[in-house]
Amino acid sequence: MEREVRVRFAPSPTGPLHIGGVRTALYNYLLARKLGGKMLLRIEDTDQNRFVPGAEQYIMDALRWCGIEIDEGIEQGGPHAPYRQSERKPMYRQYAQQLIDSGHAYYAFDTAEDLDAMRARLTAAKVPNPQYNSITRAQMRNSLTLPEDEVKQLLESGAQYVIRLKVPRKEEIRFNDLIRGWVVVHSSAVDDKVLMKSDGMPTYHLANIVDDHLMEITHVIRGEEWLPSAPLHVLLYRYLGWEATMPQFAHLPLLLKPDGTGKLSKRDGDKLGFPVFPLEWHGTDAETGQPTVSSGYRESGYLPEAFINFLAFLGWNPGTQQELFSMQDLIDTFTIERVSKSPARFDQNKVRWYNEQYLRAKPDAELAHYLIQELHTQGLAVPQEKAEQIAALVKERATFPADLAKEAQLFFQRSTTYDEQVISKKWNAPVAAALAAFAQELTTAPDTTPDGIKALLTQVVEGQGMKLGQVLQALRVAVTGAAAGPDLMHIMHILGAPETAQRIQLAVEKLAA
RNA sequence: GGUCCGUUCGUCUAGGGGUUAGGACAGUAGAUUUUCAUUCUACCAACAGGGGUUCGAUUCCCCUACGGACUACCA
Repeated sequence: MEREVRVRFAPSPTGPLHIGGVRTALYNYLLARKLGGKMLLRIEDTDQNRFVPGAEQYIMDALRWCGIEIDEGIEQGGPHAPYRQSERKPMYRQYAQQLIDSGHAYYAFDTAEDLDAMRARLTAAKVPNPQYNSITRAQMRNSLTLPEDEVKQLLESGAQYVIRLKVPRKEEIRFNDLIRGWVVVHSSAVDDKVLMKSDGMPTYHLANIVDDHLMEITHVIRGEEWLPSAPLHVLLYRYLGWEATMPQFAHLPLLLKPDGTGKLSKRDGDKLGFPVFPLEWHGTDAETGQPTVSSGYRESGYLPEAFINFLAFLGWNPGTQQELFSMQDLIDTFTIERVSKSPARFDQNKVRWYNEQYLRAKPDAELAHYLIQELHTQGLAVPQEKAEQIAALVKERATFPADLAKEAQLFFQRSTTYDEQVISKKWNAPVAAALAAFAQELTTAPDTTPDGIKALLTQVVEGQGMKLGQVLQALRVAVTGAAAGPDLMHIMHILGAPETAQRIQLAVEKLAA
């Protein structure tokens, strides 16, 4: 029987989610939707020391903003609740016990000092890879080296202990990664990982395998940083007797910093000159305890569609020439086989370009709605129709919605200054006279459409024995104060004849002085 | 150091034993425009190096170099 595809995104709530994490969530989501499966969100909070308040909520808000929908998780519940590992604590113990009973795990009583001493000893002896493993465990204090009754007594006396996996000495561990093909690791390179911590919490490794099994996960899609521990996970599935339903692994290439010197991390914050978080994050500085703010894509004016489209292409592509993909397009086209193996760097130019594309594709009515709201905060009331005209005119010049409002200012404020370069080059008595005449005509013009205005202007200017090109720049400055901007005829049309005429007259007076 | 992963234009990438090695972003130039921008057109620009295998390797294999990840009672 074909199993239902079930994938999970399993972040730990130690802070905001960075874009690499968002991409991992995205690929999981795309696969789930493509294959008609389920997407789960599981919170991996087994490290109580690293818990950051608000991080969990942030993760859910960020995914929602991105359009990544969760089928089962802490908000929506599901057949395998709870979806927060700290709440599943009692479930892990029995599996650790099962491993001990079957001889695949053991108790270890070593203190932090013991471990440090062991590593120091091994390093001094120039052992290539100092670790707690099949060799060194013979020298440590654990249930393999201590007499049985002493172990029993230690356990009963409440001594601190951990449970470690007994990794075989000589064995090849292999698994077929969906992206990388067969990966083979020798067991001697894997250490006896702690499964249960002395505080009674499982480590990531145990909790992860137990939960993925219990939650019937079919595909584990995660970052490449997990590749080295994948063999350990394979071993756990085997020893727990779950190998037959072990999920398929896919290790995603890393997202690198723009200079390629390492993987992007949440600590990069705003240091890189672009947001690394989907949403703005309010945190506290680890050293000073001062509140900090890290910028987010949402607050910077990025549209979620653009952000997601861009992110999807960082490490994946459809093999066609198409660049613009809606979420549904991505779902329809995505296959894990087309995810690349090599890491990708972040390209700021390209996200901006994507944002421009999506912004321009938005209906004018929607852009107008934004404009109205934005201008309202400035105390300006703008009718829908006018806002739409403005939006249509300026959207080609905008990267972010905020640019729309910026460009729209000229319609609501007369400039108090005039571009000096244009004035010195293009402004003279005949030009001023022609413009004054034009302003005069404009007040009674029957046709104030862009074309009508242009016809009138041409008529007036040529009537004065001049060419249009001689006055246009001056006219622009007279009307807007600036040397550059959107199409002048459209500006004058939206402004209306009376306002345009007044502005021209004002400029003529001011610049004559 | 050890283990693992990776390497096509500046960036994201397509391709794959015989190709003018394709696209997008960025850059440059031109056209359009009253201006800036947009748009359009063109240009620039890459198979890390060395060995094999082969009639032929950018493509397959090996080595080297470089880059990265991991190497916690963190995830």
